[in-house]
Amino acid sequence: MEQAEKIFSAKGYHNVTMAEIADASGFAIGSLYQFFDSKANLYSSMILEKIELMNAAIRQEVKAANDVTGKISALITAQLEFVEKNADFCRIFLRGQSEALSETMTVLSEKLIDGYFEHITFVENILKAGIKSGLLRKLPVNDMASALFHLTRAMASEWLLKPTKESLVVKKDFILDIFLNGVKKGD
Amino acid sequence: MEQAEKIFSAKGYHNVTMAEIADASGFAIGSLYQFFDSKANLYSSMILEKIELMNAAIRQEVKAANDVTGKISALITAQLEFVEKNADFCRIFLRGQSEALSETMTVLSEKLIDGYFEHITFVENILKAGIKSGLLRKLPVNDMASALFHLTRAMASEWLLKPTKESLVVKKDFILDIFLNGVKKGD
Amino acid sequence: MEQAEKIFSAKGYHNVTMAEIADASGFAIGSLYQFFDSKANLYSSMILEKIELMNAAIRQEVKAANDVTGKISALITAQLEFVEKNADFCRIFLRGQSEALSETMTVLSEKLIDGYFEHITFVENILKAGIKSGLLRKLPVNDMASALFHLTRAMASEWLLKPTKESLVVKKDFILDIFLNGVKKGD
Amino acid sequence: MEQAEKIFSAKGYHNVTMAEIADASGFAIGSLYQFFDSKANLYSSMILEKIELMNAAIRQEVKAANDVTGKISALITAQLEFVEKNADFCRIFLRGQSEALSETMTVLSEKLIDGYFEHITFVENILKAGIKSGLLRKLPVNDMASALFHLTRAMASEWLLKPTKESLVVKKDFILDIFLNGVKKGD
DNA sequence: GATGAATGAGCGTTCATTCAT
DNA sequence: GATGAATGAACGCTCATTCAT
Repeated sequence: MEQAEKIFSAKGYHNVTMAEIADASGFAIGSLYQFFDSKANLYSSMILEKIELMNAAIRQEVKAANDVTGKISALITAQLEFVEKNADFCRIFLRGQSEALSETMTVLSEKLIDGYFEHITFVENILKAGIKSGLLRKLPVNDMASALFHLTRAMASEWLLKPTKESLVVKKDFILDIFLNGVKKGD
Repeated sequence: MEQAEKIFSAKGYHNVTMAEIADASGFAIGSLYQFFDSKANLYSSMILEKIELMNAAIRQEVKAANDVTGKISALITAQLEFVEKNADFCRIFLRGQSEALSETMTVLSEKLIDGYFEHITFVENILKAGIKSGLLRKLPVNDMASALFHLTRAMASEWLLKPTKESLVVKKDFILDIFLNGVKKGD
Repeated sequence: MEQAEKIFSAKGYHNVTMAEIADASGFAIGSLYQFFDSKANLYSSMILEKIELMNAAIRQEVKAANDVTGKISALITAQLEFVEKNADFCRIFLRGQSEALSETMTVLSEKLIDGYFEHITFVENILKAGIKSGLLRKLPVNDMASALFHLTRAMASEWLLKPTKESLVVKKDFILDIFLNGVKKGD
Repeated sequence: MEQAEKIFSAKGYHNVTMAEIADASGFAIGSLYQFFDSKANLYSSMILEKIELMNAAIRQEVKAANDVTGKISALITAQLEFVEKNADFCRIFLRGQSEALSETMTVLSEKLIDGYFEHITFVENILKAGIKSGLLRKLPVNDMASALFHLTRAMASEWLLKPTKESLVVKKDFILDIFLNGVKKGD
């Protein structure tokens, strides 16, 4: 019942009441509690499910690519596409990923962080292959992975912040270019 | 009075009560309301003040540098230093920048976004000089600025998330390298 | 379906949910409402039925006795036996007889009180016969009946409160002795 | 603050809302929570305080009496007087002493039972003196104490149940008589 | 008839804010 | 000005009851 997503996205966890979610989703308050143990649990479930979707999409697109450059390109594209299609949801992460402290929320926090590290590891493996193949310099893969992820995130954030008609995915080439070649003018 | 910072950092806006802030700060609850209109206002003031400090530090360090590379380097260093010295505070932004929606909080959100764009503009100007001087490629400065900012942010986030003894500032060279040269090997 | 009895006995009216009763009894919630109008009605029915059983047992045992002393003795024994066999149920009355106020519960309260007075009247009649026969002093029969009932209740309460292996019925002689002879040492 | 007493007496713990207590007592809901941790705590405190008052009254009156008969008489009188003066409160115990299960309520239950045993011990000591002095028969003091207490309780219950203009204290002589002499006629 | 998912009124509790001292 | 006790609106959650299947 991820109408909740819209509301949470728009107002933030603490500014949304179960009554609002119930109204918006067409369910009764009590029904919400049949599906989820608590408000925190509803929120966590929604976040985690969405993240899982994103990861699945990314893995699939990356798998379809053949060489390292293609995989990196697919990685960026998949991430941008997800943000574009789930703009409201992603705005939650501009506002704040979690708001922790309850037992459930701590679990969410940890899962989010674990998921983040898992994703970084996934990126690292692509980059390692790139180093082995001679495409990439021998830099610390962890930092490289982090850089690539946040470079993509940078463009996504910018796009989420500024009301723009232009598709986010067009930024792919820029990200790829800057990641691979840096900004320095060739010698 | 910015004992509040510690508490907000540790627990998040909604999980902190005015009573806690009063206790920790040594003031009476009533007194807090003499300085700040509301809890939201207290929170906003604290955030904004801190951000202002960061901006001032950055501007000063950048001013001291002579050439474009030096200015970019100073920019990165200043940002990393601030995060290192204000780790708790910065963790707020991992958790969630604002939690919006009250009148006051909307104002904070807007100021934060304005501040962000202002900062990006500041970075753009450095980069423009870099292009003019022939150091940098002719890429869209807005995207470049955003990339640089988030690349730095990437290393900072990683450092905030992982418990590490190593100083954050040492990442400066990596950021500078990757930003200027990209990750691609040779020509 | 007086599995409900066990649960109510153990947890008290307000701390038991219809779902629990349904689970324990093997019926569906909906079915419970086919037999009983409401939770209060289910509770009342259970209590009243049990009380009726006790009264029937008492009347039967008393009837079987021939003389007044025998009848009083049978009265005490029957009451003690019921408590011993229905310890859990009787603990309800230690915890609280009813929890009144809903329409249905008021009815229960009244029936309980009526039943109590009826029982007292029943005892009174035995005692009246005792007075007539010259066995008992001419004291107000109502007070005497009340005294006898509560004396028995006293021993039962004590036994319910204290975990004891010893049978409750053995207290019969003591009750009879003290009721008939008092505690004062012979003249 | 023990306006709460009236309401709890009249309606039972679970049928009273904090809002009602707040209204009746003239305090705001929030204020109630400044004095008491929870509804259960408010209820417990009220009960315990009142019981303490009763015990104090009993002990004082008994102390003032010189011989055993006088002490027993004082005991009965004090108990009856308390019931008469606190009829509403005592009706709680007709309805049900506690309604257990929450942590706080379990504590109340235990304190109530402890208090009961303590009271019985107090009575036992008086009766022991009576045995030693030759006034009383050598019966188990625990049972005797229980009998005396519940005999008094019997008259009190009757009085609480039946709307009567007559003072409850007049029952003292009957209780004393029946307790000391039993109901059996002559030798 | 039997079922149990759906319902939503109602509760205990919190906490930002006020204001008498 | 400084204080913190008092306030009460607002929330998350429960559970008796209903009703479509």
